[in-house]
Amino acid sequence: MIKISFPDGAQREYAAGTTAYDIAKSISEGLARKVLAAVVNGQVWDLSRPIYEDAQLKLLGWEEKEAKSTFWHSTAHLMAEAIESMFPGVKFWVGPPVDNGFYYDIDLGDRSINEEDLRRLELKMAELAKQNNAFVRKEVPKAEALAYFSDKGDQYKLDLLQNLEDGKITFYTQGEFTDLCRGPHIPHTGLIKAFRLTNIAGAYWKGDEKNKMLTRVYGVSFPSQKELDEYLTLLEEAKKRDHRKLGKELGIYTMDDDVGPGLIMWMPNGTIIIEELEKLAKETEEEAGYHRVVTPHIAKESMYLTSGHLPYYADSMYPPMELEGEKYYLKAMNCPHHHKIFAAEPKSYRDLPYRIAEYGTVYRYEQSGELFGLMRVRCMHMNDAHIYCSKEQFEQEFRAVNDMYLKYFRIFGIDKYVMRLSLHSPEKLGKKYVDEPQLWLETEAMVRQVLIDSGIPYVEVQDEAAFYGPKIDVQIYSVIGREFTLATNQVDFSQGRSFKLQYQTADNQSETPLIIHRAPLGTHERFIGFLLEHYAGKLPVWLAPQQVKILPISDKFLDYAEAVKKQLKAAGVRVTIDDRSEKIGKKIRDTELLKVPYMLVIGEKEVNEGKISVRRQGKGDAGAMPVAEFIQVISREIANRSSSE
RNA sequence: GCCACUUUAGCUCAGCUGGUAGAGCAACUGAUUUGUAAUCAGUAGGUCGUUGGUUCGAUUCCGACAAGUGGCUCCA
Repeated sequence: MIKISFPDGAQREYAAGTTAYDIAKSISEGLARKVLAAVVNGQVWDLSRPIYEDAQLKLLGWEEKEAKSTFWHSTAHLMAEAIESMFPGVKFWVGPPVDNGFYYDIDLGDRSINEEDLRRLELKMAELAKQNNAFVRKEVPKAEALAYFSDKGDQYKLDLLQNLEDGKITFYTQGEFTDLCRGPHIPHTGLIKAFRLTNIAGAYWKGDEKNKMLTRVYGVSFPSQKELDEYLTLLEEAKKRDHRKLGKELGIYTMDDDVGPGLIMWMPNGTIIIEELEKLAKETEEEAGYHRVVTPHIAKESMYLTSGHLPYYADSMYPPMELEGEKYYLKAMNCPHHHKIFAAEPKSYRDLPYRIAEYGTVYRYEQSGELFGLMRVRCMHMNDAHIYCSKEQFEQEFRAVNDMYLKYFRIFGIDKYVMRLSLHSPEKLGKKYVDEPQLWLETEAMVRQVLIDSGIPYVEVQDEAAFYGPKIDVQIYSVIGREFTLATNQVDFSQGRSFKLQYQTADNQSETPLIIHRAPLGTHERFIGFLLEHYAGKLPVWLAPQQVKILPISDKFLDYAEAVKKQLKAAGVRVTIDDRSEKIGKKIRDTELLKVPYMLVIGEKEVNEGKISVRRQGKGDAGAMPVAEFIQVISREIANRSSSE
């Protein structure tokens, strides 16, 4: 007999060799129907795998993350079975579960696969699922596994096998399909009731662009049709808040073939948002002791040789233009220009920390396949600043920058982000990273401490630092799930030296300053793209391109509407009148769709009482009030930069 | 840059197997003067992304290019 302990502390005895499924069944039939996998002594196991020792056991239902992964992994096998039956001779690489489903990488030879094939594959999968084929686990000696895949001529699985230890190799078979697989899997294919193959993509073998490109098929599956439908509805909803869709609907930005890919033209509405953000940044930076500067969009080759960006970064820069025998580059970063401003006048320790800020325009020749709406572009306006300071001032300055981030995030109600602390790898000192082992360790410890003190959750990643120092990136996700760095805060103990930046210390020594690169509001492009999705287009009043729309019931009331408009304009409110001869219902509908935060309805009653009827976007009629009172309300909301009313 | 797909009116989208295109909304004109998410009627609007080819004939089939979309790689 073996002793099984459950998460609630209960213990039961079972015969050795019993399975998690048997145990579930012994508790209740209902549980046995719902359970998908089990955690046995901390490892996720197949339900059908016999247990021979005393064990901690947790049964996993669909709600558990590991169960979902197992379920999706099994669906990947089901899909592979369908693919192999429809396209005999294809070779499989790996088919893991991901955050929202699964994929399988396949070498289709000289074939290709299209949307129609996906629909046919789904039918085939449905057919195979109905056979209720068990996922059968088999431990195989390495020699046998090698022989099996040599016979198949499957170089991919042979490659996988090379790194596997003899004695730990398992095959899983369901129906006609056998795969090298660590497992675990759900009991049988019949549990996969609903699925959708979502898209086809290319993926380099082992993620290396020098390797062959395999075909990756993505899909998602659920234990019932209802859950699949809910998931698809969720996707539809997400699409509605996609910044590319909202950007068009709300007249925020446009792009044009004649201008070029990744080059954003901000329309009047978008420009208002930009100006409000800059106003916020300028106020905040003024208060924090920054000086504003303005620098040109181009610079000579020599500067980028000094900075080390050339030739290393040349691929990401627009090619140079030649004038009078000199090469000029569009700037891909503002730091070198700022360093030159630092160097323009002799500095003393009394001048530090020296903080200079600019909404700098930079151009990056991003790979065409990487461009993405506002989020990844080739011309961007960066909320850039550089802080030059002594080693002693460094921590305080870094902290202040971090606090500035948090202040911004509070204003915008940004709470779904991941702070990522990017560290160096000691073995790459002198290659990928400047060779200053002691400085690295000190600054990394300092940066980590700042994060800990601020109480923000963060993740540490090795080998992701900039070549000149560690950094903190703020990672966010677009509605379609793509990850982006929204903001960045970087430590630099290298460029000061490259640019021979110096200041005189109190004891009259020349010292090189340390530098902080920071961009809490990232770039206008990415930040506004993010905000549109974050607010689903319903920008807070202070950011809304149009804050108030006056809706007269009929054009008899236009004079009064004009008078109200004049008062609001005088109070600095962005206001327009809908003077079309439409019914009020129509005017409201159109204004709602444009997501204008306030609508003021004016009819006979309002004119007589000297009032306006306020309607809040998305919330309906809010009652009548005198114009002066409304001006007070909205002015306060704007001044406070309130996220909601 | 790589793989796949897409590109028809300002927008959203129809258009069977090749015979030069249609709807709704928007726009414009007129009527209507309206009370909290779509008033009615009429008019105008397209070299079917660009460019080669096949064909008597191409929006439709094939190729190239461009842009976009989903991924991959990249994002100092």
